[in-house]
Amino acid sequence: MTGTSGTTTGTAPAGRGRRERLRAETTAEIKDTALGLMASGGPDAITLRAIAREMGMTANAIYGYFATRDDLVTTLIDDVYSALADAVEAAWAHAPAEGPATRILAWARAFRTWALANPEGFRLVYGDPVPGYRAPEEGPAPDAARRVCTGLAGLAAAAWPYAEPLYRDSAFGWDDFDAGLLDKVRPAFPDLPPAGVALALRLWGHLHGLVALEVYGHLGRQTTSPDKLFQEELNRLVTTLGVPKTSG
Amino acid sequence: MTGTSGTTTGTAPAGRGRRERLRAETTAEIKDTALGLMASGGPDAITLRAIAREMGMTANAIYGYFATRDDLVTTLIDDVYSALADAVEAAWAHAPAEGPATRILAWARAFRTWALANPEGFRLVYGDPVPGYRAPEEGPAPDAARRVCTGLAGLAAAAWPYAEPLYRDSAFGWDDFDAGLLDKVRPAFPDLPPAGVALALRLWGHLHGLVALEVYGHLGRQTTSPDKLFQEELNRLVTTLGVPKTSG
DNA sequence: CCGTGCACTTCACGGCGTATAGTTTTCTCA
DNA sequence: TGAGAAAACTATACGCCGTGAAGTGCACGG
Repeated sequence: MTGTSGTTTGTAPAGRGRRERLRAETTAEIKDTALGLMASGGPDAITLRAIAREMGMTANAIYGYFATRDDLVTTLIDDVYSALADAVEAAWAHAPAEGPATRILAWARAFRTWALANPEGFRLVYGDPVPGYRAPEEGPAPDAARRVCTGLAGLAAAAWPYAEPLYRDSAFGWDDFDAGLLDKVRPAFPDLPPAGVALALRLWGHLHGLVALEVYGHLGRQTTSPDKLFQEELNRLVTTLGVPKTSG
Repeated sequence: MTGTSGTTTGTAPAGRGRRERLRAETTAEIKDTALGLMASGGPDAITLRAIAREMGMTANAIYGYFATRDDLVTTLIDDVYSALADAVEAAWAHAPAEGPATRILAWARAFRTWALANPEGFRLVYGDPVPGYRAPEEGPAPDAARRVCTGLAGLAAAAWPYAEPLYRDSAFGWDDFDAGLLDKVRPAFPDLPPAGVALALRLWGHLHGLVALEVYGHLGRQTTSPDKLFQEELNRLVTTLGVPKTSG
């Protein structure tokens, strides 16, 4: 809050710092307003005109901060995806280190909990964000995606001592994976072989499927207990991996 | 093609039958045009004006056939979802009956193959179809969803003789599931207990996750071999269920 | 104190869904 | 066969949307 001004001395906010600060504040307000609109009306409610209306501006004023609406959406995805990555990393870090099972369960539950608490954010990150939007190849969002994948690799690495015998016949090699992902994963988990990275992606698919079906309302039309389903499947998953259970 | 006229005699296409036939043809042309637009430009390309342009009409003419754009989209979803259900049911039916594993693999591969061949259709059915669209509670699409779930229940039923011991501690009861789903599943698979239906939904999540990540381009950014990943995970899944393998 | 640059507004264009009213074609029936 | 009803379709209009071009006013740097 008390800005890192940079050039000028202290109390008097003169100089170039002020303009930059105002600019940053407005940028943040635009993003906050957009996130608010998304929370109340879904990703489709993110329109430049609606944001401007809410802020008492003209829509075109936003073009001073974002070159286009897709740019704004990209920034939002970056933020939201990073928040998701933060959430699951925090859950992993704070889970009692009783054993792999506890941390794996904590990570997976955090993933689902975040998704159910931020369904619009989940759609923004993993679905069709907004009409006509196409995701860029690089930037913070792919970085966040790799953070999530790295977290998954952590799950795989934790389970690997137990699960390794089950994946002996895996035909995966390092060249089956994106270099940017391996740059993060291999230093973090040097003992994890390619088959272990593949396991991470399998876990991703496994968890993503149940959560996505639930967030998009498909699961809720078939069962009244998605909680139970997720919990049981999680226990089953841990068992399947050969990881010894610790507690529920 | 040679219409079922109804009232009038034969060659002369007079009477009410002709109008109805023309109406049905125009309706079909609208849907075909919409599907074509979706295939080329994604679900967002489905606009009444674009359809009308393509057909040499005014946009408002479509209102004679569909009350609103969402109605049209709903109809498209119905068709596409039914096509998906047809595809997986056909794969199941035509798979060599060597054993459960073969049929399970056939079903799962058909699901993924269809999704990759019709990515826009997959998005239409399982994602945010179009801005602001909200799915109706009943109609052909939910029916198709239940058909797919019933197919999944078939997988579960086929695996159940082997997998049953693994799910002894399942806490599911009949009241955990939608009545409409059970109306289809229980007559088809009388021996499948609630835990087996739950297994069907777990399988759904499992497969959906990998396929959805791939269709939406998230998986392809991490691995260059999604095929291999899906295939290995499928084998792993069958093994995990305790189903004896037959062939690749 | 003047000039420059930035934040912002105004106006405009084309595209969207859709409501209302009017027009043309087609079928029905006395 | 001809009048009337009904259906199919067009025309016009409204309020949304993203976005481009041009204009305005104020804060800043020299």
